[in-house]
Amino acid sequence: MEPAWVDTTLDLNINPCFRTNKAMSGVLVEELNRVSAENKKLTEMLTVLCEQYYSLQHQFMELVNKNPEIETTAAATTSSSKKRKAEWEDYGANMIGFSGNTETSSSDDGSPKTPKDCIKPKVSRVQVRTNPSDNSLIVRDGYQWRKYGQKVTRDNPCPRAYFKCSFAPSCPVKKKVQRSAEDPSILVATYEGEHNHHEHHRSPPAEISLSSNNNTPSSNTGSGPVSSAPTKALASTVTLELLQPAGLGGDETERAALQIDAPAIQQILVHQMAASLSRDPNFTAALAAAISGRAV
DNA sequence: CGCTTTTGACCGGCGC
DNA sequence: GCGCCGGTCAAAAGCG
Repeated sequence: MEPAWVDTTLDLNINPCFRTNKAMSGVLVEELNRVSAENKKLTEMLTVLCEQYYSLQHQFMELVNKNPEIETTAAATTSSSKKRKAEWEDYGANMIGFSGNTETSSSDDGSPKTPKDCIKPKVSRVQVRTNPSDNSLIVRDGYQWRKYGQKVTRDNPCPRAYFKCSFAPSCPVKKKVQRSAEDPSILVATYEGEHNHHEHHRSPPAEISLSSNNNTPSSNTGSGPVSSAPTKALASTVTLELLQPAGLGGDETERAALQIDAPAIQQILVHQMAASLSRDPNFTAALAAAISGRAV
């Protein structure tokens, strides 16, 4: 196992500055405490912001559910129902965090569109940010997929790849992967159906860690279900940020940072990050010790 | 040799 | 009914 992706070291660039300056260590600790307090304050603000965002999203979704015509007007730019449905799904995919309705759940009694839609069990969407130089349409999610087709669709110059779950022949799950027309570095994977078998890591999934961006290390707690997001994380769009060294092939994902846009998870993320930095006395103590230790 | 990927052909749904 | 388009099939090629 490679622990390299959990890099908890902080490069504060302090070596040359404080090696011989003991007096500054006290000032630094003081400054550190001040920054910690500020960080805590910012964390609280962020938490409040997330809560407001979550509540706003709830209101929006309720509004959409109560007034189906809103959906119609939102997609009024398209003339045909077919296009409307497709583009509304895309709209939902682009509206990261507002993708709850992109699940074409058949149990939704709102407005059954077509018999086909009724048969469709579950649809979930995952957005994966990859290296722009990586041309592969591979989204590593822990399952084994067999590509059975590729098409260039009208609304997107990038080809769409079709995959079937190849672990179990009877597994009905299908996956479509296509680059976002707006941002080619984003792969949009659409999962249809549910796996009727357990996740089987014949080829391990990308190493996924929760983080707010690609440089912020964090604990790996709770990232387990992420790889099974297609079937478990309903009503949420997940954005994976796969950072692949340009020299590697699409299969060899070295490191992955995950951005989960579901507000609930986002809050957890915020709490985790904030807790690890601002509330953990060991962090400040260790940092202070490290500073003073280097300063001696 | 077996599995996977590629790719052109085919099919069905939908709009005009 | 025709044409367009998305989705699937299946033979051929590629690869380990």
